[in-house]
Amino acid sequence: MSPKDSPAPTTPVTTRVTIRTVAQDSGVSVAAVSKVLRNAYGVSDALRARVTTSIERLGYRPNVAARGLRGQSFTLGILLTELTNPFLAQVVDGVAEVVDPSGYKAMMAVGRTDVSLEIRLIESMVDARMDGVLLIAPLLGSKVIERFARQIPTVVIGHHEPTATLFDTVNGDDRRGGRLAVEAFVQHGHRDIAMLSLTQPLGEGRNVSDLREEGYLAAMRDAGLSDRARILRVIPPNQDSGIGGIAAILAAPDRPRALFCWSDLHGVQVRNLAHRMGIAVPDELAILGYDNTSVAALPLVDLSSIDQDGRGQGIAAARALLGRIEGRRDPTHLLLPPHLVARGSA
Amino acid sequence: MSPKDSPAPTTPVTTRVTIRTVAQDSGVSVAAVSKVLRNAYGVSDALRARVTTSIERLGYRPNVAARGLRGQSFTLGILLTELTNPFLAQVVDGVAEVVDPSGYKAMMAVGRTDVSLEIRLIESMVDARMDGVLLIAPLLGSKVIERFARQIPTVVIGHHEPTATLFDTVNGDDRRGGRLAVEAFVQHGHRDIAMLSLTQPLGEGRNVSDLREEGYLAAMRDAGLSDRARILRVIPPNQDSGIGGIAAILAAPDRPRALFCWSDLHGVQVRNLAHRMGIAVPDELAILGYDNTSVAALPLVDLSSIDQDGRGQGIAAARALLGRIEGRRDPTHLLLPPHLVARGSA
DNA sequence: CCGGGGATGTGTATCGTTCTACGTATATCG
DNA sequence: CGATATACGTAGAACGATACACATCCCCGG
Repeated sequence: MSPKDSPAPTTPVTTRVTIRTVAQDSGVSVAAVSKVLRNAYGVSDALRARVTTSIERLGYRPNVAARGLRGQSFTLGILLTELTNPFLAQVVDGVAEVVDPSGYKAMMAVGRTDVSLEIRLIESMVDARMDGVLLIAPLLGSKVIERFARQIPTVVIGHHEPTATLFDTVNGDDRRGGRLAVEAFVQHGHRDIAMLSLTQPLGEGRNVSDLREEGYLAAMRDAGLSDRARILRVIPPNQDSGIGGIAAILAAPDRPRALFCWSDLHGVQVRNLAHRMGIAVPDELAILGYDNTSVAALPLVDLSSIDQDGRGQGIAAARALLGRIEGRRDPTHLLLPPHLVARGSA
Repeated sequence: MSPKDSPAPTTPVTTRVTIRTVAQDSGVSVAAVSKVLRNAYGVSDALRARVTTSIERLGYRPNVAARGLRGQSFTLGILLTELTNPFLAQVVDGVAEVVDPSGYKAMMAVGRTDVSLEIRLIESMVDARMDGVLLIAPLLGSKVIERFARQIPTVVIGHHEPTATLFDTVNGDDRRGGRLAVEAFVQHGHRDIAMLSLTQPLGEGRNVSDLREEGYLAAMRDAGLSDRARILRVIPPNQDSGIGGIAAILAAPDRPRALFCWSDLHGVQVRNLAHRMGIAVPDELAILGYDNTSVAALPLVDLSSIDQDGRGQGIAAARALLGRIEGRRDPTHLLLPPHLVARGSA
C-alpha cells in the first residue's frame, strides 16, 4: 500500500513537462522560454511562435510554486469577513470581472469575523507570495493594515482612510448615502426621521457607520430638523441581530415615523417586526435600508434601499490593486456615489 | 520611481529570515530545522526546543512557495460555483470549521457558473501545488473531474457518483429529500402535489435533481397518488429565474394545491408570485422549498423547507479530503439525511 | 573597414525548502 | 566485549522557475 511500490510499468512515470522540456522541444534555451512566458523584453516573434507552439503541443503549465520562489505568483488574495452578507457577493463579482481576463488568479479566504483569524489568513497570503491582497470590510485596525501594506500591495474596501499612503482604499460615499436617505424621506413629507445604527463605532478607521451618521445629521440640519435628529444605537457589532433593541424601538411611544437602517439585514428585521406587530409599512412606518441586496428586492420584502454599487467598488478595487502591483506608489482613495432604489417600504 | 533606486539607508534591507537564519541562530543544520518544521522522525526533544525558541525569537515563517516546490503547500482549493447561493455559505462554514485547526489553509475560487472558467480555476489550483481540492456543486462532468482526481486528491459535494473510485463524494440524500417533501404534504391531507424542477437534468453525474424527482415519484406511488404525480420542468439551469414558467403554472386552471420546489430560491419566487396574484398561502397553495436558507427563515417569507445540512456536508467533505491527502486511497461516498423544517408556507 | 549600439539569445547563480543518503554517537544484546 | 541496532544529525542534491550578466548578431554612420 506504500505509495511507491511497483513503479507502475504501464505508466512510464510520464516525466513531468517543465520549462526544460519545452526548451528542448523548441530548441531554445530555458531562459528564452522563461522570457516568452513572462513576455519579457528581447524575444523575436519567430522565437515566441516556436516556443508557444511547443508549449501547446506539450501542454506545459508553469509551476506556480517555483515561480513564486523568485518572481511573481500571479495570484491575488481576497479577504472576506463572512460569506453570508450578500453585499460581498456583489463586490466579489466586480473583482472577478477585472481579475479574470488579467492573467492573475483570485483566491479568497474567509475571516469569519475573527480578527486573529483575519491576521493569520493575510499572513498566509504573504507566505504564499501572493502578488497583492484585497481586504473587503476587514475588522482589522489601520495599524495592522499598514504593517501588511509594507510587505505586500494592499487595497481595502469598506474602510475609510483617506490619508493612508501605503495602501489604496475604495468606498461608497457613506456620508452622501446618509444624506440621500434623509433627503428621500423629507421629500415624502417626513419630519420624524431616525437612524438605526451600531452600538459602537467599528474601531479606528472603520468609520463607515460614523460617516453615514454624519451624513444623516448634516442632512437633518439642512432640512431644519436638527432638533428631531435621533440616532438609535442598538445594533451590536457582532453577528447578533440585535432584535431586542429593534423591538423596543418599535414598541416605544415615541416610535419614529421614518427609519433609516444601517444595512438591509436590519432593514429586513425591522420590516419583519413591523409586520408581526401590526405596524403598517410605509403608512405608519417608512423604512430604508442600505446595500440594495437581493433580499431587499424580493417583492415579499420590498425594501427601499441605498445602493452603494458593490460591483463598482469591486471593479475599482481590483484595478487599483493591479495598478499597485505594476508599480504605482502614490495612493488612490476612491469614493463611489450611492443612489436610492425606491420600493414599497418608503 | 524605479522600485530599486536608493536602497533605503534607514531600512537596512532587513535580510529576510529563512530556514538558514534559524539554523544559524539555533546552532544546528538546516535539515534539522526542516525536520522540526515538518515534525519528521529523528529529532530529540532538546533539539526541537532549541529550534522552536529560535523560530519564535526570529519570527520565522516558512516560505510556502519554496515548500511547494518539493513538499506540500498545506493549502486546499475550494471551488464554488457562485457566491449568491446562501446554501454555499453553510457548506463553506462547515469546511472552515474542520480546516481551520488542521494546519491547512483553505483558498476559494468562484466558477461563476462557467464550465471553462471552472476548469481553468482547478488547473490553477493544481499549478499552485495545492494539496487537495474540494468541488462544491460543480458544473463539470464526471470525466473531467476524474481527470483532475488523477492529479490531485479530490472531493466533490453536490454531485452523486457512488461508483467513482478516484474521488470521494458527499451529498444530501436527495432521494430521501424528495420523499420527505411528499410525506409532509400527504400528512397534511394534500393529494394534488406537484414538483417544480429543472428543464433539463444537470449533465452526467450531476443528478441531484433527478434523485429528488425519483424520491418524489416513489413517495407519490407509496401514497397511492401515482396518477396525480406531476413534475413541472420550467426552471432553466442558468442564472435565469424562470419566473415566466412559474407564473404560467400559478395562472393555469389546474394549478396544484401543493408545490415542492427544487430550491428555496424558487420557493421564494413562487411565494412572491402567489402573493402578487392574490393566491392564499398555504390555504390555496402550500409551498415547500429546499436548502433551508436564511431567506426562507425570514418571517416575511416564512417558507417551509427541506434542510440538507449544508454545514454537515462541509464538515464531512473536509474530513474526507484531509483523509485522502494523508494517504487513503479507497473512495468514500457519504449521504447525509435531510430533514423538514416546517414553517407557515406548508 | 571599424566601432558603437540596439535587438535577441544564452549560461548559470539563485530563491527557500524538502529529502535522500550517509555519518556518528549511544543503547542493546548474546 | 565486540557486534549490531537504533536514535539523532548533517551534507548536499534536487525542485522549477526567474533574472542578472554576458555573448552574438546585425545594421549603420563615419
